[in-house]
Amino acid sequence: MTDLEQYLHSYFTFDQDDLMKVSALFKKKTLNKGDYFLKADKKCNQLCFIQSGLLRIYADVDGKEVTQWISTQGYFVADLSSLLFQTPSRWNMQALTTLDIFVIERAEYNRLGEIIPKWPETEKLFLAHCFKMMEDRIFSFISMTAEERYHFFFEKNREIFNQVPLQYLASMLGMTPETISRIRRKQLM
Amino acid sequence: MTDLEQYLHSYFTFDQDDLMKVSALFKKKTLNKGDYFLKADKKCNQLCFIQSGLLRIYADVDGKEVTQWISTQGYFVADLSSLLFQTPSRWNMQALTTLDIFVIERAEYNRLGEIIPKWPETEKLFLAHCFKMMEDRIFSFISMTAEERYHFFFEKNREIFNQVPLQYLASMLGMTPETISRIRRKQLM
DNA sequence: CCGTTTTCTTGATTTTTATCAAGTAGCTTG
DNA sequence: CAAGCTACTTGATAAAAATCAAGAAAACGG
Repeated sequence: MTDLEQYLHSYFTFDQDDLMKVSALFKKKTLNKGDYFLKADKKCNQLCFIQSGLLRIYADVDGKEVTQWISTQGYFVADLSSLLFQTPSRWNMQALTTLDIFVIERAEYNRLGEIIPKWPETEKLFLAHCFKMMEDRIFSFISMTAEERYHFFFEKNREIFNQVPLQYLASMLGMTPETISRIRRKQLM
Repeated sequence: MTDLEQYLHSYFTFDQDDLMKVSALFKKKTLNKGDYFLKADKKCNQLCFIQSGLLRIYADVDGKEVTQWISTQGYFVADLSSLLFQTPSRWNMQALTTLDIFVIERAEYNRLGEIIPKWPETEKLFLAHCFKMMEDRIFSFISMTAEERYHFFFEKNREIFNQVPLQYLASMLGMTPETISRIRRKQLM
C-alpha cells in the first residue's frame, strides 16, 4: 500500500476495491524546491496529496507575500473554488523542499462520484473536517492574543514549526517574525 | 414561492419538482428575541434557513462571549460538525430579533441525497462557496489592520452592520467596540 | 412620557505588536 | 575555508489597539 492508500484507508474507511480504484487515478510526481504546484490567477486543474515535503500556500498583496498555510505530509491540497468553478486561483503554491505528491487531474476528480458510489458522502465528511479546522483558525484570530495563537498552532502543528522559516510561520499566524522570536525567547526563560 | 424556494432556486438552479421536494422537508418556525436555535454542548439536530431576522453565533470562553458570526436573511445555519458527526456543538445560536426560519431535521437532511439525485453535487458546490467565505475571512486576519478589516466586512455585509450592537460586530471582527467606534468617527471627518 | 437600562462615544493611559536597524549565527558554495 | 546568503535575534522606537472610566445618546418598559 502506498501512503496515499494508507491515508485514504484510515481517513475514509474505503474497502480494498474502492481504495485501488481511487488511488489508481492519482499519479506520483516530484517537485523540486522552489517549483510551483499552482500559480495565482491560473485555473486549478489538479488536486494533490502530499507524500512528503512542505508546500507553501501564499498570495501576493501589493508586492508582499502573505502566507496562508504550509501543507505537509497527509494533506490534500487544491484551490477548491478554482478547481470546482474554474475561476482564477487566488493562491500560489510553491514547494519549500523536495516535494513528493500524488496528483489527480480535474477531469478524473470529477468522475470520482461515478466510480465510487460512496464518494460524495465521503467527500462531504472530509469537507466538514476542513470546515472545523478553518473555524478553529478564525476563532483563534477573534479570541486569542498573538502569543496564545502561537501556542495554539504550535501544539496542533509541531511538525511544521520546526521546519519552516519563521517569516512564513509569522505570516500565517498574522504576526511578524520578530514577535514570534520574542515569544520563543519567553519560553526559554 | 416562499423565500426558501426562491433562494433554493436562485442558488441551486433546481427545477420546480426538486424545489418542492426539498422545501417540503422544511418546517416554518418563529423564534422570539433571546430564544436559542442551538446551545453549545448540545448535539445539533437541525439545519435552518433564515427567512428574516438576526441570529448570533457565539461561544463562551472563560465567561466571555465571543461572537463568531451574525447570520441573517438567506443564510443556511447549523453547526456542521455537530450535525454530521453528532459531536457536541461548540456554538450557541441565539435570536437577536424575532427570527423567522425554515427548519429541517437531521434525519430529513440526511435523506436529501436519496430524494434529489443531484443533491450531493449541489451541496458540494454550496460548501465550496462557504469555504471561499471562510478563506476570505482568514485572509483578512492575516493581511489587514483592524481598520481595513472593518471596511472589508462592512462592504460585504452592510445589512448586518446597521442593525447589530457594536459589541457583537467588534467581537466577530476581532477587535473592541471602542476601536470600531473610533474607526467610524474617522469616516465622518 | 419618564425613569431605567443598554449601547455608544470619547479621552487618558497602558499594553501589545509592528517597524526599523543592527548585529549574530548558521548554511551554502565556489 | 572564506565570502556571501539567509535566517534569526535583539534593542529602541513608533504605531495600533486594548483597557479603564466617565458621560451622552438611544432604546425599552411600565
